[in-house]
Amino acid sequence: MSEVQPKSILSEEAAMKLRAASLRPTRQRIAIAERLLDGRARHVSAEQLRDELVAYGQPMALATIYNCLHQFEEAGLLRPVHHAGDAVLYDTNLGDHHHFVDVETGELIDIDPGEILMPELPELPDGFEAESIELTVRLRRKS
Amino acid sequence: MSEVQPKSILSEEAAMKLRAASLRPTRQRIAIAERLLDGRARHVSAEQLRDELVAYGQPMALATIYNCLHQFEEAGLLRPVHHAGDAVLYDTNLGDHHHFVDVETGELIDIDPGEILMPELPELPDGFEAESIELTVRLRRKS
DNA sequence: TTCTAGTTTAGAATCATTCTAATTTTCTTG
DNA sequence: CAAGAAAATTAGAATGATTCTAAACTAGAA
Ligand SMILES: [Mn+2]
Ligand SMILES: [Mn+2]
Ligand SMILES: [Zn+2]
Ligand SMILES: [Zn+2]
Repeated sequence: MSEVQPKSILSEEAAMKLRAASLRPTRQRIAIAERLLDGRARHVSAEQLRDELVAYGQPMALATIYNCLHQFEEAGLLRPVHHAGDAVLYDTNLGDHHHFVDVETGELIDIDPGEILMPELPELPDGFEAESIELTVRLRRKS
Repeated sequence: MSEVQPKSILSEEAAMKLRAASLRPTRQRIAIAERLLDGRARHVSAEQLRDELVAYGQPMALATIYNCLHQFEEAGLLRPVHHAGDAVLYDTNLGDHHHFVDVETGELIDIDPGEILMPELPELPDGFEAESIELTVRLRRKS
């Protein structure tokens, strides 16, 4: 009943990325890394990720998913976006970019930074430094 | 024991704004309008507003506060900002402007649109129209 | 004054997220 | 390889913001 899966190339790659980030390559973290660190640009919520993991045959506790997302965030492997609706989305696109938000669905679409000429930083309040600038364009489906 | 407060000038003004927005000038809505529609630029959460109302001697059910904030929003009297931390903030500044966000506290500071040269809208995805553009500069207190 | 639609309300429900405390796993050391 | 310690996972409870429900109240019309 308890069979050990042969480690695929994919999971070896995922494990390497985890080790590089000083994260132990556990079964759960590998499964998440395989989905989210494969180089494709996506925006996923914890719930969406859980559904995917279930579909992929790697169900795990929601608490674990939250733990991993936070660890990946801290390691700079994912970027949280707190914009649309209720749930935080994790962005696998680490490059400088911006977002369209579909106000109906909360879905995000990347805006390539090349498509836009970002403004200079305004004068910052005293004692602060800028951590990030983000442009958000809220979209509504045409009548 | 049941005394009717004399209607102040302030509450008459608030009542007029409410009527103009087709909202019945109830005691609760007037109290909120007096705090939030006095022309000062602020960002308030439902909880903060409740505390203020308590301090002002006009406590009311939290559900009523949420109801009113939504009605004011729909009437275009307030603008919600979903950015910092968990709670939605309601912005009394209806003019075109942007925000600094203190990532520690979640506090918002207005960026005057004059201080910044906003970029052109990027090419929108097909079938959508832009509802708003917003620039957010996340700030962290210097070491 | 009466009536009715619109409002307010307390409290329950919901939903995303975090916490807790117990169990399991990883990985080092012998 | 065997132990043991530290780290990770887990189920389920807790939290906090917000929404819902259904009953009690009130504003404004007649
Ligand atoms: Mn948020
Ligand atoms: Mn939000
Ligand atoms: Zn993105
Ligand atoms: Zn503002």
